[in-house]
Amino acid sequence: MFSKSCEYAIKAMIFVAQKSKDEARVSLKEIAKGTDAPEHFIAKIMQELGRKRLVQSIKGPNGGFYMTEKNLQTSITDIVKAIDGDKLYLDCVLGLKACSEVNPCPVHFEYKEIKRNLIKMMDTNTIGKFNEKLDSGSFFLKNL
Amino acid sequence: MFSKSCEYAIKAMIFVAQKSKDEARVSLKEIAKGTDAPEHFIAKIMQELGRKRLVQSIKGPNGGFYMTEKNLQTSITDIVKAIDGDKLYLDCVLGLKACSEVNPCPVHFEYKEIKRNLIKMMDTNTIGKFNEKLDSGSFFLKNL
DNA sequence: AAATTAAAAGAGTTTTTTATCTTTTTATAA
DNA sequence: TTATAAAAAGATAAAAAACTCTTTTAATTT
Ligand code: SF4
Ligand code: SF4
Repeated sequence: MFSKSCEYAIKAMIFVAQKSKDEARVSLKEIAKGTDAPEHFIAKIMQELGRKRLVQSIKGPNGGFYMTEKNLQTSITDIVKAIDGDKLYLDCVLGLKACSEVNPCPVHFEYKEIKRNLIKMMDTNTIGKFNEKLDSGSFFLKNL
Repeated sequence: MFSKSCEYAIKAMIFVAQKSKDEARVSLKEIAKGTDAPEHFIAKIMQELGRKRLVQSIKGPNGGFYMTEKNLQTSITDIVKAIDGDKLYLDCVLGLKACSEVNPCPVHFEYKEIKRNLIKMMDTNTIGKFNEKLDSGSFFLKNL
């Protein structure tokens, strides 16, 4: 569904949110370790997320990544669109061209409902909410 | 969600089912044209589907691909598993390790329901049903 | 039986994705 | 104000996916 880069991005965003309370910085090394991603690969991804202002970064000694209140409002959708683009939102599984509401393929209405739910989930689940649920202790992220 | 190969496979299966009533054969060229896929690429895919007996093939003059009654009972799931394997069914979107019902991540229950619906759709929609709906005229496959 | 047709099989090539390595820039601290 | 720490940027490299070309095998038709 998502590219590997995108999976890492989601994990990294959650990881930074978890580790960086009160603007404490999280280093690339920690992120790489915490998300089980290759260090230089996750570096590229963090750069992209940083460029798109989904996360804050500071160079130099004691530098690293952290999140603002606004960053915590980032949804899964925001991350996916930043890394994989919006093809997941625009395209259909079947990859058919020229189909529409008036000319639907046999699975259109079933599929549409599933997709609607999926997108709703990705739109409404923000990093911040994710974080709160984790903090509450009823949810977990083993081997994040 | 699916690989390109898998999308072609689904389209090709539907195309063959539509074109080959009463064991009439459909040639690779026709399939390539009908599915908008590169001829030699779809050839490989048809070979694989043939090897796994999801479609029948006959060589030589007047040869080509066709479907038996049993082939028409092939579900989307069968095609996906034949081409992409079952990672879509086993893995989670988030790609987290070591998560479970007792240690669920914050989106687990929401996601589980969506996945259940998606798999149900793929399990229950067979090429034959797809075909019937198309024949009935209330559904379409423009630019299949 | 020979010629022909069409898929199967095998062997590339190209493109995209994933991953790694090196150099540069920026901020901090001594 | 120099040394250092850490991210940004740039350049490769490896692996996987998508696509192409060539040869072989198996039917069919003449
Ligand atoms: S009709 Fe709907 S479900 Fe079918 S291919 Fe088009 S967008 Fe997808
Ligand atoms: S807990 Fe459930 S939803 Fe979350 S990563 Fe694991 S399988 Fe996926």
